Amino acid sequence: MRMHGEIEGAQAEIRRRNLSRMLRELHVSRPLSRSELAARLHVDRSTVASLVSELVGRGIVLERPRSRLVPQSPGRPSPVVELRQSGPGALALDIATDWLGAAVVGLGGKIIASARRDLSLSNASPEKVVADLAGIVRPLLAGIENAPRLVGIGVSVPGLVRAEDGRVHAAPALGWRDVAIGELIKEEFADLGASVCIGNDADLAASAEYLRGAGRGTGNFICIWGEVGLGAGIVVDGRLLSGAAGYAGEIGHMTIEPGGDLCHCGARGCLESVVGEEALLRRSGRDPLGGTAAIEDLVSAADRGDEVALSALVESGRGLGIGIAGLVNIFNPDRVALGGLYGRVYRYVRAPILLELEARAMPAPRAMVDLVTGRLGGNALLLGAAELALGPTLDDPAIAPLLQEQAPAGAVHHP
Amino acid sequence: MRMHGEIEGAQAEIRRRNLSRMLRELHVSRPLSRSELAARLHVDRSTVASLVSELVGRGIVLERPRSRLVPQSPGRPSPVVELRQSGPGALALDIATDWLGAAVVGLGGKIIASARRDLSLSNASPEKVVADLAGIVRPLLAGIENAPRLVGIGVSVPGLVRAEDGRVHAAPALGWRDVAIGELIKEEFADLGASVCIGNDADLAASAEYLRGAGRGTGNFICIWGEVGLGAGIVVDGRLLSGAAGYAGEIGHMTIEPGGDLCHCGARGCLESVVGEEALLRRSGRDPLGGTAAIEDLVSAADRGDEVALSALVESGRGLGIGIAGLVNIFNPDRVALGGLYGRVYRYVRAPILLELEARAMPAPRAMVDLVTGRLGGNALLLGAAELALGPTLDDPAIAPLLQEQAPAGAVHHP
DNA sequence: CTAGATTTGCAGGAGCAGGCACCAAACGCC
DNA sequence: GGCGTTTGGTGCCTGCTCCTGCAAATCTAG
Repeated sequence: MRMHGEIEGAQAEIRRRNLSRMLRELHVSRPLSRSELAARLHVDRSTVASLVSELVGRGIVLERPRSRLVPQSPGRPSPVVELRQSGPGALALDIATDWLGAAVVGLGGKIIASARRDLSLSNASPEKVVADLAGIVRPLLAGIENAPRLVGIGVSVPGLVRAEDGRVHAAPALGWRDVAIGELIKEEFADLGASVCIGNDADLAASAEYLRGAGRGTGNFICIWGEVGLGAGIVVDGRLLSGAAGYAGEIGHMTIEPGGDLCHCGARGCLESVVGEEALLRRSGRDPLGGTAAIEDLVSAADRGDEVALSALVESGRGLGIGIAGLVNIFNPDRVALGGLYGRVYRYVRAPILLELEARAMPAPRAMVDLVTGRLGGNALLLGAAELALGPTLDDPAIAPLLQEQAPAGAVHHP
Repeated sequence: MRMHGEIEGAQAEIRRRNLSRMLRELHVSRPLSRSELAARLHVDRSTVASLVSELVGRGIVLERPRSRLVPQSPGRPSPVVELRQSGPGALALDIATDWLGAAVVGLGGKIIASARRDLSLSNASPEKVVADLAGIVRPLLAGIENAPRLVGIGVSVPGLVRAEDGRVHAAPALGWRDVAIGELIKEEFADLGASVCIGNDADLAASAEYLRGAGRGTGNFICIWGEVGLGAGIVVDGRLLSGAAGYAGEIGHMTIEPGGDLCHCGARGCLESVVGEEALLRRSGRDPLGGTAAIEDLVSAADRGDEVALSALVESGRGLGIGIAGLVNIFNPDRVALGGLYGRVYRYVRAPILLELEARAMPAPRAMVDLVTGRLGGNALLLGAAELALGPTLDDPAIAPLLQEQAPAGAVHHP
């Protein structure tokens, strides 16, 4: 007997793809007129009409007459299609070493509400973390008007996340090993009826920066991300590099100095052990475990022109530059962005990184690569987590249920 | 006015994709019955019939009754669809430092004829190389019966190849800078009427090994390739990593020892300068520029148990292991294969590489990665080059012209 | 050797998505 | 206010794949 329903017709596949492309276009761009959509998707106007009406019917977008304020071109005006705030949205959670964050994010990457609580989570049990998250999320959800329908919960974790099932294989910064954090969160927020997706922090930051931050307009993009650990999210031809099991991007453990200092991972001379937060703090004479506060102190010392602070930063920048040069040779990216800790000290590490790039990256890739700082700041992780949770809806908008209600006031009616 | 012909209907796109999927299945697998094709492509029997008849009509495949020799299952027998030798094929050219190679390769990766000439090409002018190639190719082509229609010429070059136009940005081993080798070859072989594609040697080796060698069955695969230089072809989720301009995979210039020896690229401690052919020969007390002959001498010395040779190999293996460990952390591949020079000395470098992997790669990716030797040997480059040239036909089999002639004897007729 | 079971090829029809042509509507511009 | 332009809506057409019913070709059991 043949399985069917598995593929279910290539026509349906076209339809799904076109719906997805349209929704993604609105998601990463802005409200667009039907004509603009037709031009961008390379489909006929009648097809656009059909696709838009389906998305309207599922409560994902709405149409409104084009504003009179913007200058018009001749011809019949095209109604503008825009994302509906009460449409699909995500709950984004950010578990870091020194804080917990949460946000409700709508399609289009709009942060509708967010909250953050600073606290140290090194060696906090997963159960405690989930309980603390609930304490943040519940009031957050209660305070939202015209809330989106939550279709998913995306979670950022600073550690190795197995792609297959979202288990956290290891998160040294939290002291976790093999934790099914997704299951715990799913239980805690069972009433929301949303699926849970877990992602590595650097990957999520890269995904967000790629879509709506420093990586826009590129196809090959690397986002270096470090807080306590050091990793990278790597976008190759528009897709996030995940590797065979989801563990890709662990650039913190490239060897930079074979005989260097001992790293937590047991090896010597890992990039993380040379330029990570601990190494940076140690070099500047501060408590290596001082965390965010110590880093802020270091930065303000550097701002005052403190020699020790500056040279510690330069030293770290050179190490990082060696690592980045290797990545440039390996990936030939359009752009490399520094986020997290390295985004905050960007202005001090940029010059030494460029120096090492000049010395160590091959001329051709070096000439084309662009070194920048992340543009989303602390929101990168939350936006990336939301992206993860919204993925299924973006890939197949037809999973959103049809609405019974009529389109809300303000929509265009066709008599 | 709207451009059209650009997209020309999504139906046509489905058709193209299905034809391509069918041809690729035959290309990487073996002759398959219609039923097997239906199962593998997840399409209906009637669709398979339609697709097969189109491929037959274009002279790409033929159908023959299933042999009586193989054990049959009950039910009506399904004719076997197989690639036709006189169908599309490629001319593959391999420009290396110490030899020139050429082959005519049919669909399915079948080497129909090949030739090779050993000679030193360091600092040979592109014009001379092309003339020498012609001297190899012409007799080769003359001696083939039932030759394929050559749809493309694929060329392997040991250097940086710009993806956009195939120009060789730099090939240090040949002393080339910014050479439009493709144009020269296109002129020389203009009578063949085939398009010319240029590729980096490591990329092509990886592509061939991935398709029909050591990388089969994986999705994330790295093929380390070195003769004089050192590079890697990297397959991510089934696609070759090319980078923004095509320069990806230059792992030879990852920094392994920041204060190490000077590399030709001007930096210190590049992987290539630590473990490349020259370093290996120098370490063993041989002429660093001795080339293939010196390497053969080194290997036979090692085979005899020569201490110096063995320790030079082990030392290189450790350096290579450091580099591979970094790649494993970055890519989390299923498998890493050693080809070219490192394939030939595999048995001596395997142990030290594994040692460094154990020490330096993160536990989770390390546990899943597989270190193997290339399985295609010297044919990897030619097969990869052919793959490059056959790409357009595989992607859109409908570019092959319809045949006027009737299907040849042996085909199944439907009265 | 024959009958049943099984698998397959083939022909015809259905369903469905997108493209196209035509007409009407809504704007800017003169 | 008329004209040119752009757009939405409608109805028809094309092309692709899937489904169904039937005939053909084989294996197996008796």
